[in-house]
Amino acid sequence: MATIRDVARAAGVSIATVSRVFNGSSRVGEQTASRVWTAAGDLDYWPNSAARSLTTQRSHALGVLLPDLHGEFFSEVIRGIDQTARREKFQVLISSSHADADALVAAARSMHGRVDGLIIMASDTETAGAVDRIAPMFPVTLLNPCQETDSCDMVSLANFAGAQTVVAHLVGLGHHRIATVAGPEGNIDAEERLRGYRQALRDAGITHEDDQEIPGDFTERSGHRAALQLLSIAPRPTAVFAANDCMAVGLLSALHESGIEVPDQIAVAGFDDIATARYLRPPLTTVRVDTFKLGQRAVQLLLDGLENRSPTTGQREILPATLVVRQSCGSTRQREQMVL
Amino acid sequence: MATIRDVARAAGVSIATVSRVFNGSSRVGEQTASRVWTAAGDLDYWPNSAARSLTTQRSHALGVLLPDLHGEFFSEVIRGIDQTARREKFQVLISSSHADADALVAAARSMHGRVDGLIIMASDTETAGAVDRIAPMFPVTLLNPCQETDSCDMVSLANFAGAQTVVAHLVGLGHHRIATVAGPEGNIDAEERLRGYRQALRDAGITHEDDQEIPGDFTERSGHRAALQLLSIAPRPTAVFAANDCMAVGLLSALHESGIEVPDQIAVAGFDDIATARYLRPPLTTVRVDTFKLGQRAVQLLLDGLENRSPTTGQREILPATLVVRQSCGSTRQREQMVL
DNA sequence: TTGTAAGCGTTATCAA
DNA sequence: TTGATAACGCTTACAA
Repeated sequence: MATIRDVARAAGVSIATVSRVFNGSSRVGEQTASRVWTAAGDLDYWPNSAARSLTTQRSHALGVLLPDLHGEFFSEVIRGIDQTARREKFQVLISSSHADADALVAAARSMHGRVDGLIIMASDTETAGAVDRIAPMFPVTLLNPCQETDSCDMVSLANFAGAQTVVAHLVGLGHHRIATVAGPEGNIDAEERLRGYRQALRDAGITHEDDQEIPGDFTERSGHRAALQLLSIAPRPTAVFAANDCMAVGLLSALHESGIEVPDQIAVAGFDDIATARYLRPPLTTVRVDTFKLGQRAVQLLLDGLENRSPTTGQREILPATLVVRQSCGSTRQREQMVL
Repeated sequence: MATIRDVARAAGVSIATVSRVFNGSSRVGEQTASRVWTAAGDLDYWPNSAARSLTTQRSHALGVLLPDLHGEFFSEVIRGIDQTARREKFQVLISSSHADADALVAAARSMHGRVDGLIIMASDTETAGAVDRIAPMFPVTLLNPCQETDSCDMVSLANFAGAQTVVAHLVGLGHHRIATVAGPEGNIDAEERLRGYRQALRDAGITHEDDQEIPGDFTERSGHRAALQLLSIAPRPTAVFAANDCMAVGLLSALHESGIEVPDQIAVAGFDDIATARYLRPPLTTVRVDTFKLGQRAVQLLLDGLENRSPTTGQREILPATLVVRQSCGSTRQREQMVL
């Protein structure tokens, strides 16, 4: 590809002038500029980003470190990040599946010179310490962080409050024996949702039983498997809160296979409000969180910091979770008529 | 952050030596190397990628241009790309939602100096020409291309064959009146699947009726809406092929709302085999395509080209589609007992 | 085995 | 309004 030197030669100007034209400097003659533009057009020239980054010490790119890319959740986060970044003329470098803290730090380090800042989602508590090693090297914004830090801004979802709300909703419908299918251990979202579940029970004066907390890993499959365990609890719970919608999908499927009617014999609630939630049978009562916005806010917070247009750093932002009532939990009347 | 010069000074060596150590050159003394490592460790040094790219003319990064990031399909493609790239020590720069061909070319251009090659998915026929303008500037691998080009390798899914297979399956079950819910116009996947549908009908000697091709846009919502139109066709189709699983989800939901039993009154088939497909009610007969592998092969093809380890260029690879029979299309017996 | 120095393609600081 | 020229941080001949 042509370099700035080729263009300068073709246009009969110095490389400084070409640079000025491409950076929209006003201090350049009109005809000179147009000569440069045509020369550049003819040669199909475009500035080399690496060279530009080197001199300006700015890359106009941001890195995204994620634990995983599986499923709708990450997909939406990335979409929010990409769209917001592109609006701000920033490019996006992604990297996922870091085995441990060291790998995470290595991934961050390898982006040195390529990105102006980092958005990190380190949900697993194991990788928690990594952030403290990364933050000194880059401006960082944390997504759904599992620990408080002053070294960077963070934005998260109201996992605790959302879970609390939906379980309170179940309580409100008259349920007392409420089970949950939990997410993977060590995952902060999962843990917060479990905490919210427990809190809601406590608030209702219900003692929480260990056997009512069924393990899961956020997959449909684990939700499906959880049904067996759920049905073996005696006395059988009248409601179950799945820590995410995917598991609720598996759960609904397995309950149907077992001939259990939802919500007539058991109420089911989820979390996330994925696109298919409203089309399930029955349509799923769940908690809506704006995952797209999570990515969007992360970018905005990071760029605010970069451009020094933010008032302070160490901000903590929590995006709201709202209860979406559909039919999978039934009504109070249904609860009363429930065949136990 | 510390530079190579700082490390050199701290270790009492020249910058060339530091560079050699970091690049694993064998021509460096053992104790010298360890002095460099400790100095680098103390200063928390890591090479600046921009500078490195500039001198080596290689970035060890690849760009990914996608039309969209919405949904499981893209999410899986990216996962395949990311995972394969990381194994090959390449970084991934993503960029999506390009309005038109010019925007696509601009996005590619803006990656100059940042990436060694590009993976492009330009499903919309409108952006087709863009690839010919990009290919001269970068090594390119095309995903699901809508046009043949010799200028780059391409890998795609067997959309046509897959659709043909699943519709033939419906024919085999005894269906004659088979409708389809199509994907968005201009989308190559959608068009290929529609073509496969038509071919299967033709192969079976069934004249295809225009009103049996219901428009959709790959969303659950459009599938839900399509049900209305489907049920208004007279005589009513006994089977329907949704061009993707998301639309099948909406379709199943709407049919249930209308009191239509699946597969007793109408058979439903989808395409993609998304994670929830097997947990739907009834479990969805669909076509499985390996979207993860699509991304994976794209990276491998691109890197093969870059490292000159590929035999030829202009390769055309098509990943197979396999029929996954579940319960949403019923059996021949069910077909025979169908209440029409 | 190690060091010196010339680039890589830009931007930015001077002068003119 | 323009043009030389020195960085930017690194790799890599070439010398020692």
